[in-house]
Amino acid sequence: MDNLKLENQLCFPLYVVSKEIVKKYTPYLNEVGITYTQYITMMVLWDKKEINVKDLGDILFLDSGTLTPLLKKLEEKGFITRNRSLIDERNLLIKITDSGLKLKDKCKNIPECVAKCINLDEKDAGELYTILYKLINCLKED
Amino acid sequence: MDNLKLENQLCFPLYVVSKEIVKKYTPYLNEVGITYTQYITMMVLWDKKEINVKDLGDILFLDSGTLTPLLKKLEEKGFITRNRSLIDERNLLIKITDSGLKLKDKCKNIPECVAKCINLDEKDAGELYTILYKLINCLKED
DNA sequence: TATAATTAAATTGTACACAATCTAATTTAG
DNA sequence: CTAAATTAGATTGTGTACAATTTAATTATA
Repeated sequence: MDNLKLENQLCFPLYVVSKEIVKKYTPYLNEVGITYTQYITMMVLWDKKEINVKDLGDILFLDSGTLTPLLKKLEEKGFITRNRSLIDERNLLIKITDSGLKLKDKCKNIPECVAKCINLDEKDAGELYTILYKLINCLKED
Repeated sequence: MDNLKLENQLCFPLYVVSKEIVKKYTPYLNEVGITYTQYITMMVLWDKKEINVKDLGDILFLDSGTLTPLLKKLEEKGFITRNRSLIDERNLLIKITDSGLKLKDKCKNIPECVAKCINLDEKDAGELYTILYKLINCLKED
């Protein structure tokens, strides 16, 4: 068995499916004026309201090189504010604005819309979810 | 159930696992002087020896905006040649060179090295593979 | 307590990734 | 046959993604 054949890789279909599903979000996210990465960032903020860049990066698996410009864009759009912590000025505190909170309502149908054009039964979706989080947890260790 | 919570998404863990596993390849690929996208491109060429940009893009799920600069880099490194087809000059024929063929041997241990640091049992790997290709086939339809 | 080590973001540079547009070659249809 | 439509790549512009480095603030230690 040739382990350098594309069909024998596990990473390649992961890479493809990840990209293609993100692409399915694009038309819906365009309507509300954000990108996929900005969308998952807003998800954290819809949940937590306030967080610093480091903790946000730990949750999203992104570093400051990605987050700094992205957060500046979300600030420009008025969805968040960026301010140094008074307790520890190394920390940049990201806070959701009213406009950012309202954005959640505009996004409420997106997961359903994307799910519709994906055609994955309950069982497979559950298995996929379980395996992916198993992997994430083992990748987090090192 | 809040369908706009990060933990309730299927796309997010896909996106994370895809990125993190690609990152596992990086140190090994650095040793042979290519990137992950260049690596999967070479996989197609190790298999097919010659292909045009369109067909390559169909296999890799990448468009000419990504492939054109990437193929120029692989050409600079001496792993491929790029020449217009004489039959139909719209087609750019990508051919693997001797150096490109030799690269395969240098890469032969990479899949094993990456697999080692991933810790996924046979059963889960099989299930994951099956579900991902099920998804790819349904995504290809539209 | 001054200095070293650590930490959090920002910055720099390289490489995708893709939508949209453009150009040139080939096909198709009237 | 010839103009219109299609096709293949290239280009442009925006937005990640990340390694490596830098800067500034804080903490630890000799």
